[in-house]
Amino acid sequence: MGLGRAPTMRDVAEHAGVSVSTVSRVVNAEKYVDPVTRATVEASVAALGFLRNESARTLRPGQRTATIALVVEDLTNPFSAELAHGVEIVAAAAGFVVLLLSTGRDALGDRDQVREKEIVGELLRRRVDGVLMVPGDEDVEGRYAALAERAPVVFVDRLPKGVRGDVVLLDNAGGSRRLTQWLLDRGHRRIGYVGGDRGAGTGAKRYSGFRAALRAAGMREERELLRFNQHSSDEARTATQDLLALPEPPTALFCDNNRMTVGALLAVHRARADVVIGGFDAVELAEVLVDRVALATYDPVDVGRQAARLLVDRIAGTDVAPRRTTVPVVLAEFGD
Amino acid sequence: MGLGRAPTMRDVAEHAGVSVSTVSRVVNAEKYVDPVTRATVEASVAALGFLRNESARTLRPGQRTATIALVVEDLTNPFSAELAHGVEIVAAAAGFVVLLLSTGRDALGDRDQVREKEIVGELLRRRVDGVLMVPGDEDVEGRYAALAERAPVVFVDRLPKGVRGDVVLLDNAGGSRRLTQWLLDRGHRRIGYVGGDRGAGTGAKRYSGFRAALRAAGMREERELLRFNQHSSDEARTATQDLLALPEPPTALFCDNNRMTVGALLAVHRARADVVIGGFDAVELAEVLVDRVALATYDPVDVGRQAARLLVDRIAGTDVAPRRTTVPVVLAEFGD
DNA sequence: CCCTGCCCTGAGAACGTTCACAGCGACGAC
DNA sequence: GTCGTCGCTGTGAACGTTCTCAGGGCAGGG
Repeated sequence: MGLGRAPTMRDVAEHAGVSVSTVSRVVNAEKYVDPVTRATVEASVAALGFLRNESARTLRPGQRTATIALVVEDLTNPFSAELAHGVEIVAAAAGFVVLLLSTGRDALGDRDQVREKEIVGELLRRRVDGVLMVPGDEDVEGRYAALAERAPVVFVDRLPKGVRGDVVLLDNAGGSRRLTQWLLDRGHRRIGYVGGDRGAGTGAKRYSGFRAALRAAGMREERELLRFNQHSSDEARTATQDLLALPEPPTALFCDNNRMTVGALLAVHRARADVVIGGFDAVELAEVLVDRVALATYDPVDVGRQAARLLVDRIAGTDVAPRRTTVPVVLAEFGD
Repeated sequence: MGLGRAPTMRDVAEHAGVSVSTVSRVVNAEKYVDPVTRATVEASVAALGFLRNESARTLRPGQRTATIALVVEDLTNPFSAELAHGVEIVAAAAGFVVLLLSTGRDALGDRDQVREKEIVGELLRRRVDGVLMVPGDEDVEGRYAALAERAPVVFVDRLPKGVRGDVVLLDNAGGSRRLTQWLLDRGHRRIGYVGGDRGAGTGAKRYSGFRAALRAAGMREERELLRFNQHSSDEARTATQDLLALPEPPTALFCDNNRMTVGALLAVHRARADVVIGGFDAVELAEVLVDRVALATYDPVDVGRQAARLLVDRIAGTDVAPRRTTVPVVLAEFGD
């Protein structure tokens, strides 16, 4: 509001009767400052309410901005939110601040590539020290590569081709293989698949795990039971209704991710169908749900923590080869 | 990684054979640049991959950082996450970037005041253009006031005493009055209260709405049915178990916020108790829940959008009196 | 007594922008 | 012919830091 000019080091220096250099030394807690001088300066800092201007500090080359960026698709998804939480905790402890950017989705349901390009520019202009990113499927225009050339980047859940960077992976294939196996073990032979994007990313890995389990059981997936490219829980609900309306409906459903699971649960509940659901990702209150559910879960907060740690290390400078961590996926069973 | 010195305006100027000022003018899309010159400079910008250094730009007083900060307690709470989403959308559209900071909770379950103070300092040092904040209960040390003196602040859900700023409020009292009324209308006379902090903030408002409804019905709340200061869904679950174990247990529960509702649902479900739950805030999959539930809900994304709009307006400069918006709370009924 | 090293301090040049100012040519109005 | 004004460009001084350098005082060793 009616803010006056903020006090600068010059002001502090005058007030304390010392030079600007000395103020800088005190503010940066350097040694080689006389205790008396230090105390005087600190008093002046407090008296004037001085706060160092970070833009000015950052201007000098080689200086950290103490800022990392987190790029997710949609914070509304609990996965992203918990991831962000984990990132924030580690970042704060290491003295970094988190810039949050979301890519959203365009009308077509594809990732908005224009927005992603803007974001990359924005981050480079701001000279962030590093970037955490849940990347879209492809990197045809090389936007991630351009970013990774100028700043350390840690990717979450998948590493775009041809890009150099650390990555925290989930055991997508393994998790969905075990989840599918769980359904098979319970005697289900007609298993519907409700899934999101089928691109080269997460979805593909989860689908391949599903197929692997079926094949290991000597079965093949059936075309009519596959419903890909659902982008919201609403779409998933409709797709599930579709499946349930088949002449020979599935007795179990495999859900690709949390939105799919939510949609499927709603549809099954409304139809009062006797269908068992296996879903990837955690779902709140799974325990209280009406229907029987098994979930392949992991801890997104932990994913965030690990990714942030990789990034912080990388920023600290150890120029080791790109590293990859894999977060385990566990099976949890709910319902009666 | 092995990043060379980033190109500056000087580099572009040399490459294009013009002065730095001209480059600046082109980059800022000012008029009074010859179309031919402009094209030349743009070509050089592209050739060198120039990206303006924002720290340098920001250094000049009166220049925006194009950054706003969002301070929440815990992103893990869907309320915060959806709020953040709404904020991000509006901010991005207005050309701002969002700095995300969370205050967390200390071991005592009180808001970590040290962290809050650090955050305020951090924001001022970084010269953010404005701050969106879900404030803790009190402002005894005047940290919010200190912040509000130097930057426009918009508060969410409550306005700390003595601080000047815009605010987006929820109809907490009204919402919980109606929610309580709903329980009363269904004949419930023993209603348990599972609540969070009872301070001067949100919790107090919701509790007062609860009391108001009881009084209007000629009843009084009973001490033994009140369980305040639950800080997690786990604590809420235990508190609910307590209530259910009373000699004369409640037939309905009023839950202060989403964490309380989740905890209560778990406890009721496990005890297979026949209890109706009224809860404030949305809960995912409420529709599929085993037990009967009514929720007092509002749209946190919309809260975020409105708050961000207030802030963006304020930054744009219209120095009008502090404004307040109230987001309506609606009742939604689930279960059989 | 001089030299060397250790504290402590200050002067002043960056860092990469923006912006006020000045300058210049062209063109229209008087 | 002179005086604006408009369109375009460049010069150079900020902005608030950090950091290199230099220098002075003082202790201790030769």
